[in-house]
Amino acid sequence: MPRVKPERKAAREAQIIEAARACFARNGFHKTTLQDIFAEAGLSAGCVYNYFQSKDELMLAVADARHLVESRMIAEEGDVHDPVAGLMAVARAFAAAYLGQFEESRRIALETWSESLRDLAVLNSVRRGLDGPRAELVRLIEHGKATGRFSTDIDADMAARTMIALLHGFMLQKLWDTKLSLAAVLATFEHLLPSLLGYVR
Amino acid sequence: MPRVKPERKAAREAQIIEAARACFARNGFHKTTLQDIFAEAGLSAGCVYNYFQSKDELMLAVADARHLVESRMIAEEGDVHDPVAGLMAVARAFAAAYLGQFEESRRIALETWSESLRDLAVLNSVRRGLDGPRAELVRLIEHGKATGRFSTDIDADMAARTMIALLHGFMLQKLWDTKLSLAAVLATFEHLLPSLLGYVR
Amino acid sequence: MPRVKPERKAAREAQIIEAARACFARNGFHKTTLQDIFAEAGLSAGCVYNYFQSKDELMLAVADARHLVESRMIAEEGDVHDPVAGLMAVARAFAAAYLGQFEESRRIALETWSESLRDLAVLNSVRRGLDGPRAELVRLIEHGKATGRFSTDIDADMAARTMIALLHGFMLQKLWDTKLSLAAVLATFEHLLPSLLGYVR
Amino acid sequence: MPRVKPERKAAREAQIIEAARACFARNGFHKTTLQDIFAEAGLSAGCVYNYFQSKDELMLAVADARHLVESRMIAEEGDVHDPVAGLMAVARAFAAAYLGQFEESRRIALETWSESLRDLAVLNSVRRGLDGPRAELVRLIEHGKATGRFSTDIDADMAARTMIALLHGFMLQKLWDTKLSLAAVLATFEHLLPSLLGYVR
DNA sequence: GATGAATGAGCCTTCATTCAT
DNA sequence: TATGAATGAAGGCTCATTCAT
Repeated sequence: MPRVKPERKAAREAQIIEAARACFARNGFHKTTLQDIFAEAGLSAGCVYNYFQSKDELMLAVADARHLVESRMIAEEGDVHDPVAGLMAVARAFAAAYLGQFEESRRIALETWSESLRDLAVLNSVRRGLDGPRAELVRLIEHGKATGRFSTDIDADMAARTMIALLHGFMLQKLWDTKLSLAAVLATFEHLLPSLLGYVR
Repeated sequence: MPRVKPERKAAREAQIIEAARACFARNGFHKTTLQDIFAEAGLSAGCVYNYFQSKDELMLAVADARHLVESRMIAEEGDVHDPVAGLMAVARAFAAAYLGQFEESRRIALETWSESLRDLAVLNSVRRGLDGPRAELVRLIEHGKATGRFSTDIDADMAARTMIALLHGFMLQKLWDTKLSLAAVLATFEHLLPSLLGYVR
Repeated sequence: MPRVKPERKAAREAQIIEAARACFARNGFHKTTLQDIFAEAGLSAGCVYNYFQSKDELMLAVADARHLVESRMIAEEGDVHDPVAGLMAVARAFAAAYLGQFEESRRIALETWSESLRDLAVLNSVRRGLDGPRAELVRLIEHGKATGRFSTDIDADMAARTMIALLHGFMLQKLWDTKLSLAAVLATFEHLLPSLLGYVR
Repeated sequence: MPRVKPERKAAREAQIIEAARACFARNGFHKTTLQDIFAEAGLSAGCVYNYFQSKDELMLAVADARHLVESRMIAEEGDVHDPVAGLMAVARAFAAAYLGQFEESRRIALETWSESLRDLAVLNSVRRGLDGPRAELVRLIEHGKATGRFSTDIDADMAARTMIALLHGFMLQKLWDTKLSLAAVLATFEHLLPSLLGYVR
């Protein structure tokens, strides 16, 4: 079977994933037909099938792409000396990505979560996509504890989980109610941080 | 089409909704076939169609049923003099319902949320299902503010939204990681409450 | 099985046939559901099934009823001494019944014809419904020939068939084009009659 | 959806229409299942659906194809200097097509007429299919009137309608009674023509 | 590498018919 | 006699996937 030059391959894959992403965001995974994706990508069925072997694989690729972007965001933003500043930088980056004006990223996230209930590969992708950022948050928090910035009573893992829960919960609310203010969410987050991590503002 | 006597009607509807709920929780809305539901309910296709006119209508009925149960939970638990005690009672009830051992309720919730992106009727159901509880939380918080229990600086609506976001966020995490401890979540919630509402423990 | 008192039976049957007629005229035989007919008749499924054993039998009953009415029309109108007057009287009666303002009779006729292609019982009904009137027309024409009113060169059967063909053909045209004038059709018929029967006006 | 190259498209469409025609003639529109048509055409469901998007559309295509053939017949036969000869040529062509040995064309015509009562697209097809030939007949008759061949008292439109009514009426009779002779019908037609158009043989 | 016509299993839904009351 | 809830076979249609070119 025709295999492709690596450079072209990556570009084509990105093109297809982007098309799939747009379609899944628009109509959801199950109501998107592969024909929709072919049309969106401007490619033929056979061509797409040279890169992805099934619809499920496309969903997985979209999920993986999402998690890759998140990892990069964490790596870029979390690299700060002050843990509070680092956590707030990460929070701002995620909030900007997921609570902003354009719904696509939120919808894709929810689609991914929903599919993870049925598709083991997607479930693993979601788990990895969560474990990475959570570990990074834990690392930041432990750093704060070690440097006396945060209380040592704090359970770093639960604190990290709580931050993630807040993000996810507000993503959902923003989906039902577009007017939910990004600024208000960030303010709430900042307000809760001292209590969450055991430090005094 | 045969219309049904009210008494029988309610019972049959409940029977069918319960079957649909079980199937949707097991395989998701889209991977559930109506045949699955007929079998689960022990009824024929035609019989089910006398009560619900489409698969979408079944999803909506499942969502509505869920929100009805939530409303009852709030009404039962939130009716307490002390606002903190009331909020914690509601939190415990929801946590017990959604963060407990059995996944069904969580999976149905996620399924509902996902469908709300495509199905306007489900979206409205979700919105109503959210607005009711949120209003009740706001009422409790405002009561606390009025009685000097909570700081008047607090934005009651955002505080209520934050509690809901925490619940939803942890529901998701419990779906990816069954080991997440209900007790830990409740402890975190209780720990954050003073900061969230502006009171001293 | 419950059989009914003859008097009631006939009334119920007429009620049901009338309902079926209305539904078939409105939506056609195949797009009419028995539930439609139950509703139109204001009767339950079980009740209707006490009088007619199947949907096909209802179609047949409607067809038979139509042909019975036609027979009566012929018997009433054709009983005239002068053959030309008799034929014109029959023509006027049929034209009034089938080319008038209300479509129902035309639609039922076409429905009947269409079903006769598939349903042997309906085919026989149509044939009987045609043979009776045709024989009556032939009788009138032969009477005219015998009394020297019409040319003896005339083929009475073909002449009768031609009259029927004209009626049926114009019924169809009236179905596609409601504006077709009954008067114009009758005038045409009257204009053709001398040539058709071989007499001088 | 895969769109098809024009050359292949026309061939496939013709193949499918022919299969649908055969099935509709055999069992009628409503008793024909799409599976019947797929089998008759030797094609799969999906393939047929690439060319026609619903069963209704197939009926319409069959009707349109019928009317196209009629138009061609008129164009070929009606192009004669002598109006009487032209009208008789058209009559012979139609009689051969619709009153001949093989029932298919008659049955399809009746099926088309019947469906026109419910399906607006088919109704319009029937109307167009009628208006074209009628206009052509009118043109021939007017030509006869203008050249002094026919009486100027004649209503060309009603005369054309009458010819069409005769054809349709005899088509129906041929369906109930296969023995009806094509020759007799043509003789009758020829016999009536002078009276219909106002000329002396 | 890419095309796109073709496949066919399977799903949602309808509706003629039955039968316990 | 009449009711009407229940049945379940069957039909129209979709769409993920394949493969000859």
